[in-house]
Amino acid sequence: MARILVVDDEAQIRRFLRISLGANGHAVAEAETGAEAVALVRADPPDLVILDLGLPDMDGQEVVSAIREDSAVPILVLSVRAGEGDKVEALDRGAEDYVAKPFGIAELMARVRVALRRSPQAPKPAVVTAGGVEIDLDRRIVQRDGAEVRLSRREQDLLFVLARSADHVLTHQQILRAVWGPAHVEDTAYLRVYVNQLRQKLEADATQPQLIVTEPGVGYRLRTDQG
Amino acid sequence: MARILVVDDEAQIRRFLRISLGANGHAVAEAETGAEAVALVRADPPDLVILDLGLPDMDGQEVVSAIREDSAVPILVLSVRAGEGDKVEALDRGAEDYVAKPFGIAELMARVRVALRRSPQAPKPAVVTAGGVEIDLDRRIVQRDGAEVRLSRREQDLLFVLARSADHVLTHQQILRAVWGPAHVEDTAYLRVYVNQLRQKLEADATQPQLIVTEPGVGYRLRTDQG
DNA sequence: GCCCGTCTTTACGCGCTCTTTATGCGCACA
DNA sequence: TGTGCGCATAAAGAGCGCGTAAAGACGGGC
Repeated sequence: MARILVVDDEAQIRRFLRISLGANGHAVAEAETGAEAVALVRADPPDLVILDLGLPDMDGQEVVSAIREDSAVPILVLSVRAGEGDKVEALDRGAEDYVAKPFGIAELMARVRVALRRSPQAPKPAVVTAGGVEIDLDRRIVQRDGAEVRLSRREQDLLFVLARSADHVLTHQQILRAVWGPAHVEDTAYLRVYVNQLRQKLEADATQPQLIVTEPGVGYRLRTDQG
Repeated sequence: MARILVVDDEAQIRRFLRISLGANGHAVAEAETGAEAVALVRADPPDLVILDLGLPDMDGQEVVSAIREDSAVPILVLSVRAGEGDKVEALDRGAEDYVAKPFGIAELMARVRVALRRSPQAPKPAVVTAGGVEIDLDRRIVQRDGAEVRLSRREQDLLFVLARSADHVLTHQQILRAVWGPAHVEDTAYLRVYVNQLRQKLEADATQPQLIVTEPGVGYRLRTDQG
C-alpha cells in the first residue's frame, strides 16, 4: 500500500512497527541511525518516515531538518520526550506529527493513515488524454482538439466509467451495473448504442475506433496515450 | 494570516483560543454548536477548523463527518476524551490532528502551523472573472462590464457557491444543500428559477449561456476565463 | 397599515435524451 | 455456402428535464 521508513535504534521497536505496519499492508524499510535514514531518504524517498528522536549518532531534530532539505516526505516523530519544547521544535522543523511514547498502536496507525492520505503517493492524473481527446475526471469536462464536447448524462457516465479504468478492460456487466444500475446488467443493447454515440463524437474515424476499443465477447476498453 | 474557526461551547476556551490565535496573526471566527459550525463552514470555508468534540447539540464525531461532506478544510480536534478509540475515529473520519486536553498552547500553535502550512497555501483567487463579469468572493461584489450588478440574497448565495467551485460541476443536490439547506435538496424548481434569473442579469445572451452552463442531468457549472 | 422587493410556487411548452426496435455487417462454424 | 451470433448503426416515439413567465406568499421598512 505504501512504503514506510522506520528509524529507531531499538530493534524491539523496529520489529513491533514492522509487524504492525506490515499487517496493514505497508512495505517497511528500516534504519538504525540518523545518517542511515538521511541517506536512505535521499537515495529512494519513501511515502512516510517514522522517526524516533532518540538516536545514537545525531540529534533527532537534526535528522528532521536533514531530511527536509532533500525531500518533502511526511515525517511522523516518535519520542519518549514529552516536553512541549521538543514537540514544537520538531513540528516547526517540518515534521508532520509528533506522538509521545508510550503510544497506542491503534492511534499510531490512524495517524499514519492521516499522513498518507494527504500525500497521495500515487498522484493519479485527474485528466486522461488519448489522441486528441482530453478527459478531465475531476471537472467532468471532455475536450477534443481543444474544443469542448457536449455529452449527455448517460454518455458522460459511460465515458467516465471507462476513463476511470483507463487501459483496463471492463466487462459489459461491469459497465452496465456502474452506469445503468444492477437491474440492467443484461441490456447490452444500451451499451452498443451509447458506445457508438461516444465514438461518433470523439473518434477521428468512428468506423476505426482508436479510443474506445471493443474486446469481442468481453467488453470495452478505453485506450490512452500512456497506456 | 489565516482564517480559523473555533468551535467550542465553553466561552472561556473560545476566549483563550481567540487571544492566542489572534496574537499569532490569525483571524478567528467562533461557533458554539455543531450545527452552527457546519453552517459557517458551508457558507464560507475557513482555512482551519479547531473543533471541540464535546458539544451540546450533536456528537463531535458527527460534526467532523458533516464538515467533510462539504469541505476539505483541515480540522484540528480538541477533546478531554483521551481514549484511543475517540482519536482513531476522529482521525479516520477526516480530522487532520487530535490534541487531548489539557493541551499546551505552544504545542497547539505548532500543530496549527503544521496544519496551515500543508493546506493549499495557494491563495485562492478572491476574484473570479468570466467574460465581462467579475465576481469578488471576498467583498461579495459582482460587476458586469465595470458596473455593479444588484443581486438578491438568494441570487448571491447561488452565484458564490458556483464561483467558489469555478469550472467544476456542482450537482443539483450539492447546490441546493449549500444554498437552501438539506431540507430542500429535492426542490430543483428553485434552481431553474434562480439560474435563469442570474443568466438574465449576467449573461450577454441569456438564451445562449456562456457563464452558467447546464450539465444535463447533473447540475451546473460556472465557466471562467482561465478554465 | 401599506408598499415594494424578494422568495416561493405553479403552469406550460419546447427540445433533448433515453429507450426501444429494426436492419445490416462480419466472422465463426458446420 | 448457409446459419447464427455478436456488434455497429440508424431511426423513431415517449418521457421528462429544463427554461421561462407569472401569480401568490412573505417580510421588512416607512
